[in-house]
Parts: sequence; C-alpha cells; structure tokens
Amino acid sequence: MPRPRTHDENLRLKLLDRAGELISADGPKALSLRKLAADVGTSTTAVYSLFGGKTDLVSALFTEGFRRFGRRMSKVTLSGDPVEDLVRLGVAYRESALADPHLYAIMFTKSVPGFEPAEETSEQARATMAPLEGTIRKAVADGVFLDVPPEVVTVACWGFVHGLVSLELNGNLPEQYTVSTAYETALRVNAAGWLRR
Amino acid sequence: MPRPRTHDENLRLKLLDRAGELISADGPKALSLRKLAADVGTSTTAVYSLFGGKTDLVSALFTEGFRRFGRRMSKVTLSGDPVEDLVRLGVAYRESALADPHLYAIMFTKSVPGFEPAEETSEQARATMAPLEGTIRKAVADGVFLDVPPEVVTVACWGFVHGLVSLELNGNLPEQYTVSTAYETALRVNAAGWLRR
DNA sequence: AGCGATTGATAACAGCGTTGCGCTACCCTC
DNA sequence: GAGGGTAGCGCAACGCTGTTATCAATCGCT
Repeated sequence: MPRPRTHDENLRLKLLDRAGELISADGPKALSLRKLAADVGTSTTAVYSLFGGKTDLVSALFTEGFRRFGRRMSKVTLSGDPVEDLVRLGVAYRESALADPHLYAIMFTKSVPGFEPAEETSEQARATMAPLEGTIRKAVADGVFLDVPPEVVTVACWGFVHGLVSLELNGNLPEQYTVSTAYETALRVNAAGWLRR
Repeated sequence: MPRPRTHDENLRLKLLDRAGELISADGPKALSLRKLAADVGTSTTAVYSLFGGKTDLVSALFTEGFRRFGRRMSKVTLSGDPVEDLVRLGVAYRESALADPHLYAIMFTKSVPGFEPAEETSEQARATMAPLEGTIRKAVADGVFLDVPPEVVTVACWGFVHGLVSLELNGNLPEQYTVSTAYETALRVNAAGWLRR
C-alpha cells in the first residue's frame, strides 16, 4: 500500500482531535490505538511516529486540556474583592471541568492507567492557577486575608473546588443535592473563612 | 487436571486479599486476572465463579474499601466542639486515604476504567460520612453553624478534604508545600468559616 | 449410593499496546 | 535532472489482556 503524504502535520491534529472525542464520548477505556487509527484512516504505527506511544498521546491530550483550562481561567474578569473573585474563579473552574470532563480526569485523576504525567504536571497545573494565586497573594499582602502563607490558602481553595467538582463528576453526590446552587454558597463561605476577623 | 476442593470460601478471600495487594503495590494496571489467579494458585475461571468477572471483583474491593474507611472514621472520638471535630474527622479522613491509596482511588476516582460503581455508591459513601453529617447537623441545629442546609455543609466539608487528599495522592501539590502541617491549618479555617458570626 | 448442581481447569477467542520489517515519498546534494 | 539518505507509516506478528464454551471433578442432597 502506498503512503498518501508524509510529514502530515494535519494527521497529528486529526489523531489528537479524534482521541479527544473518543475519550470524551466513552471514557478512557474507549481510547484504543486501533480504533483511533481506523477512524482517522491511518495505522497504529502513525501514533508511534507522531507521538511515541499511547502514553505520549495521552500526554498530548493532557497538555491540551491544560491549555483550554488555563484559557478559560484567565478569561475571568476580576473585581478586586478577593471573596467575590474566589467565587468567580471557582465557578469558572467548575465550568471548565464540566466542559471536558474526561480531559479533566486525565489532568487531575489518573483515569488512564498507564499514564503518569511528567514533572511538568505540577508546574503546568500551578501555572493554570495563576489568577487564583495572584488574587490570594494580594489579599494576604493587603491584610484582607488571614496572615497565612499564600500557598496554603491557594492549595486549600484549589483543593476545595477540585474536591467538589470531582465528587460531582464521579456521581458521588446525593440525589437531592442540587449542585449549582449549593456550590456557590459553599464557595462563598469558604472564601469568607479566610478573611481576617 | 483434577480440582482440589469446591465451595472454597477461603479461595474467595485469598483472591480478594491478593487483588488488594496487587492493586496497592502497582496500581490498577497491575491487576490482571491471570496474574491474580496464578499467584493464588487457581485459574482465572475461579474469579468468574466467585465474583462474576473482573468488574465485580473490583466492586468487592470497592465495598471492602468503604468498610475499612467507615471503621476508621467511626473510631474518631468526638469532643463536641464542631470545629475541633471537623478537624479530627478531616485528619482521620486523610489518614484513611493514605493507608490504602489505591482502594481510595477505586472508591472515589475512577481508577479502574471498566468499573462503574452501582447505585449503592452514593449510599455507601454517605453512610461512611455519618459522623461528619451528625456533627454538622447538630452544629446547625444548635445555631453554632450558619443557617445553611446541613447537606450543603456536609458536601462542602467532604469535598474539601477529598480535594486536598486527592491532589496529594496524585502528586499535584507543589514541592515546597508540606502537606501535613498546612492540611490541618486549612481544615481549621474551613471549619471555622461555617461558624455563625 | 447415586443424582444434580456447582466449582474451576483447559483452551480458545477477540482485542489490546507494542515492535520489526520494508516500502514509499520526500529532501538534499551533486 | 539524477541519485542517495531519511523519515513516515502500512503490514504482520508478539505477548498480553478479559471473557467464555467445554467438560471433568466434586460437593450437597435425597
């Protein structure tokens, strides 16, 4: 069989796109190199040429997920009031996660068994948290928030939203609990908890 | 080849134990029916007779995880001061999760691709949260906590600890961030946030 | 004691990620 | 313009996976 074209940057994107679709539609189990290659009209070997292996394909998805995530987070318009801004950022965080649940799962829970994110994980994750960190750092410096190391506050806030979102995505929340309303309430109380009394 | 014995309740336990060990040692990817059966000295078919399939084996692990978790949580001695008790429960929660990280992952993140917990999930999860829920319900009823639906507070507190623990288990936390000390600080601030002003 | 049901050992199936082989289309140099 | 090096990638095979049909052996029950 002949080869259609080489150095097909297009192919790379098509594989990445389709991989995202597959994983978004039916979860990580549904992402098989064979199916992926067949869908795109190539062979599994292409994935090895272009990415290095399945793990590296997932790694590319991981990066893409953070790109989208970071863009959404940085789009939030901040008011200057730290509590209000923490709420806004928290809401955007949830919306981002709900927009691509399976990408979120790749980023923050180990949803693809073979894949262990590289060292860049923490860095990339923290870079995404830049607006959050900035807001908190300022609030602490201004004496509006408690005099606690800003990292502690940042991680606490991040953990809070991550926890709620990931419970929601996993279906661990009770039936009668309507997330959207309670989420914001909880967010506001948590943020206000860091205010100096 | 003959068969050694039948109705071997012991075999069931050995399989379950070994499965837990395998998954705890090297993660969900390392749990293969063939290796499991070989280690225990039986064949893969036994898993199908005794559990129904790999999914159901994982489901049994899931249940076992909640059993251990619930026992640890209910062992916490409560002081009556809601903030203090929320901290104690939060600390116990983290210790439980760190004791069996992979079981925790089965319970709360979808670490085994095929496995979708049944309807009993939410129920079993919520049952585990009984001490937490009790403490909060009382604090709200007594007017010590803000007048917010207790479920909202419960889910918020649960999400908070789950989020921090799962970020920690996934290695998403910054290097310099020392969890054990910051965790308790954050826990206390969060709990105090629910106090009536 | 003997019958029926259940356990589980064997072996086969389909599908998976991965890899060696080799063809082919491109780029570079002459 | 012609020839050689290189990289993309289709094909086929390997060893692994979960699952299942077949069937022998053993149990509980009458």
